[in-house]
Amino acid sequence: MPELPEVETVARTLRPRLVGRTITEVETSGLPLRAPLDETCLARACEGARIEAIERLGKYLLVHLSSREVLLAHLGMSGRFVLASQQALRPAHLHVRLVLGDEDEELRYIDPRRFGMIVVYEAGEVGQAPELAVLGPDPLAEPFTPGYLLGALRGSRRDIKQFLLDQSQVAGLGNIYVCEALFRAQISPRRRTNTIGAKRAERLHQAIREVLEEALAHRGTTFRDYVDGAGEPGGNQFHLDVYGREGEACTACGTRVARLVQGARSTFFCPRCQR
DNA sequence: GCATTACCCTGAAAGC
DNA sequence: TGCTTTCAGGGTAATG
Repeated sequence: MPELPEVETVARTLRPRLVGRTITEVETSGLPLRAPLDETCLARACEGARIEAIERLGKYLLVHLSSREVLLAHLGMSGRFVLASQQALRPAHLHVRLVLGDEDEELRYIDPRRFGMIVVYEAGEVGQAPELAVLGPDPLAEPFTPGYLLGALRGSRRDIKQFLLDQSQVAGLGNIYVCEALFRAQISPRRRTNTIGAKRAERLHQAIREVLEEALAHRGTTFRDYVDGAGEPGGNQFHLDVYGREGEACTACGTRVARLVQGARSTFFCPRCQR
């Protein structure tokens, strides 16, 4: 389940392998992802185009092409980009092949659950793409300050867990890192946002950044599907305090980690440490 | 404005 | 052992 650290790791690992290379051919599975894959549109944007840059915004990857088009990709739950030999056996759930003409390689998009998406935008229009226009600030970027967070919290009355998952408030957090950040900030996932004061907001701000930066240092969290652009799994799953640890001892106080369901997603937390 | 629910999908795990 | 059912989850849309 790729969140900000996983998508950023994919971008960092793909960049040196792809930037400067030319796509010569495109093929799709014909099966729809979250949004239908438009092979004609994809081919027009990609074929003969050089990959100029790879960027991440929230959980989205942007592949900038010399055709002045941009591929906007989301990995959903189980999507991954893999570089492979053109002769390598084609795996199940292979949905897109971008053939790189120079070295017998291709970039593959594989996605068993098909919750991901790849759409094409003109370079000048991608900023206004509906997927990106709604995103809040990136938690690792400058606009995400304690002041911003406090202001946003005061403007809402939702459970803090739900608030942090809302990509229009903060872009890039998912279930794992929200649970981990709330644990680190010692805030209950059910606490209403408007009851969080300046001190706690600052603690939460710091916790979000720490949790994400540590996950990045470990190259992301792999539970099942996630691998980076070099095909390597992450290592952060060995450093989680609460996520997926229901019934195990809290790393801080020894109380059993509890689980509750919010918005049809599991929340893991320490009922003693988090208030 | 916000909560809830359904939907998309597959594979692992649980239940029988 | 083998089959069926349930569950997980990111994002979106419909509904209340």
